[in-house]
Amino acid sequence: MTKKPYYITTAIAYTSGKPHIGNLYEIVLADALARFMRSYGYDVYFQTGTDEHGQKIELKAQEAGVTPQEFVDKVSAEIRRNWEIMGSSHDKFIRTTDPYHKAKVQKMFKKLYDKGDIYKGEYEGMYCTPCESFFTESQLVDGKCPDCGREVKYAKEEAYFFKLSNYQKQLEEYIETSDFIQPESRKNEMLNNFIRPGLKDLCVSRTSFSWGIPVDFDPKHVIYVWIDALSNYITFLGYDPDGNHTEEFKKFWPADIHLIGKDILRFHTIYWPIMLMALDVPLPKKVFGHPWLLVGEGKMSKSKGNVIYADELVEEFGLDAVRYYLLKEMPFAQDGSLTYELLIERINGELVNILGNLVNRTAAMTNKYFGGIIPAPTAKEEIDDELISMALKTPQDIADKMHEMRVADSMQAIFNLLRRANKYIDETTPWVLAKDESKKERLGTVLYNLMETIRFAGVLLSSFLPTTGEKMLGILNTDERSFESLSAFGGLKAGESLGEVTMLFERIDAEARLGEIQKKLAPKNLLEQAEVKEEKAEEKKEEPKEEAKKEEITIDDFGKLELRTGKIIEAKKHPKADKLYVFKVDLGTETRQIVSGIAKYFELESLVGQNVVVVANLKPAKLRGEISEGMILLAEDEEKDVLSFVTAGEGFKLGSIVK
RNA sequence: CGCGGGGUGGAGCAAUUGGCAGCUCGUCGGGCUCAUAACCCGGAGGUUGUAGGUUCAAGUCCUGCCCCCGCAACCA
Repeated sequence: MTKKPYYITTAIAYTSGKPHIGNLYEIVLADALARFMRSYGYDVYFQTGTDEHGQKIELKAQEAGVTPQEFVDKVSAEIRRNWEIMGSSHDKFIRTTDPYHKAKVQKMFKKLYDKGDIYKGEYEGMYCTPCESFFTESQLVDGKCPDCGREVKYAKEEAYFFKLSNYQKQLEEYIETSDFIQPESRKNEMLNNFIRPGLKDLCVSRTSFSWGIPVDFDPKHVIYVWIDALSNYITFLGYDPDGNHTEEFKKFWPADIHLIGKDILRFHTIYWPIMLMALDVPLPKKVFGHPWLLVGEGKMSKSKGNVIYADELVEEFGLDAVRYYLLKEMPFAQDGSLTYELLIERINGELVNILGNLVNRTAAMTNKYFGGIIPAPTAKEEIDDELISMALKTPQDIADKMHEMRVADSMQAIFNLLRRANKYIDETTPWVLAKDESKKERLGTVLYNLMETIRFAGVLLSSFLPTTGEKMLGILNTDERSFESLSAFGGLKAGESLGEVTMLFERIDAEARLGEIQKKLAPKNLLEQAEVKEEKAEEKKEEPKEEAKKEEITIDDFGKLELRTGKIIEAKKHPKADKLYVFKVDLGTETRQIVSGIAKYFELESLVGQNVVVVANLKPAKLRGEISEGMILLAEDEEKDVLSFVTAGEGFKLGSIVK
């Protein structure tokens, strides 16, 4: 019988910078699933890679003084290296700058154009010439360009559009009647927010930059990055718009699961299926939007604060400890959080105490009582049944869970078995049996049962923690490592000698280690934080918001600022925006209205009477309808997520110059 | 009234179609000595955010209210 195909993908990583641990969660998750499915008996094809086009990358390369290709070569290699650090077992690592992919995407674009699903139209809007960008009315600030503040003018530009509405009904029905969107809770979000209100035609070409795949029949246009990126799932498999697909494509498409971050669910559950419907290609079976891994203490600190990188974390704690944490600690449909404290707690409490210690004490007894030779289970007793039956039902239990992406629960099931084995030792007290020569056979049986249970755990764990699984089976010195070998209890051969007994996980002195880490990692990170948000999907298509380090300025530049002391004399909520307060600020000679986005940091009442420093010559702007004539200075502690007013102190004359 | 998710012992999470409120950590007490000061057992701790309603039965279904978090918006 031939094995059933199973095609799994991750989202391809955007090559704007080094990936952080949040991105790596996805690859570990996908890897665990891929490894498990292979072991379970599927013919798995696991694809990942990098998404390398777009204006943002063009800009980044420019800043770095290299060509876009040089830039993405470097970042892609770095991402690939990180995937390897995490132990990823992907079958193919693709890059969207691959000429093979480019040609396919061009052909697909042409096909959709010929079919009439893509048409040439005009992009209308307010255009800022120096910034070469279009803005909608709502994006304008005070009628001016939000980026540079200069005049904008109405303009039209030719562009290609994808008529999504052609497929709206078909898509709505598919989503409603299938379990395409996972987890289920996301289904309504997509339907209610985007699909049911009506799909607008999507602008699928750009002329404002050139780092992308050109439209071959109209080369001043570059194909929209999402069209380019999403296509990777089929182009590299051998999809051919003319119908001459490769065997690989015929075998593996449609994909069994696209594993993606919940933030890009929209692209994968709306644009992607519609593209496929338009191309007359079957739709993927499932899209799973996994939650985010947050770094830091509270929920507040997610995009702020400490970026943690894979290589640092793996170097510090070891690959399997990090994988364990990611797979075990992430809830199914809620964001999880990573802290060093919790990580160490898990390592000590579970990997060391439950798993490492069980293996160690079992092997130690076998060495001590049987000279390292695996004894035969010749004296079975009733008390063994519970352990054995639990071991026997665990594999299928995990298989069921993995088919639903319940990875954390699968890990839990393995550890429950290990806990049961620890309990079994107390129930059977082998050290007591060892004192009585007539109990030798019973003692051997107990130890055999333990080792066979460890074999079960080792085989199962191999999908999640490959190195550890390997070590466990190495200690048992067994070749019985297949999933099928778990259909019966007794695969371990008696009479063989154990392999070398190594420590699986070493205990960590939490306090000492935390101190060291703080010293090592604390000073950096603030400047690197900008990277966190950059992966966000939205930013790919919008103009990039520059968060980079500010350039050096001269004293003259500084002289252009007019800073004055003032006092808040009136404060109210902005009627139309949650995050904004509207203040009346007394500057001595005049009163200004200033809007400030600090609603989540301060109680409104506490602010009246607050002394402040104001940028007084800032060009006035309208924020959601309220005029703001200046800016209040505040200091921000990113770590604690709090703000503090900059002031000249109580009793200082209002309107004084600050310099 | 823009859309969606959520409030469960000190902490983090579970509870298929309504049917005895569970798990891990922590805490308190006990046991054991094979083992990486580990392992095993037991106890304490919850009127499941709040006010009503439906039902023989509600964490679960319905309604109002209070909080929190995403998306969108917005951050001078």
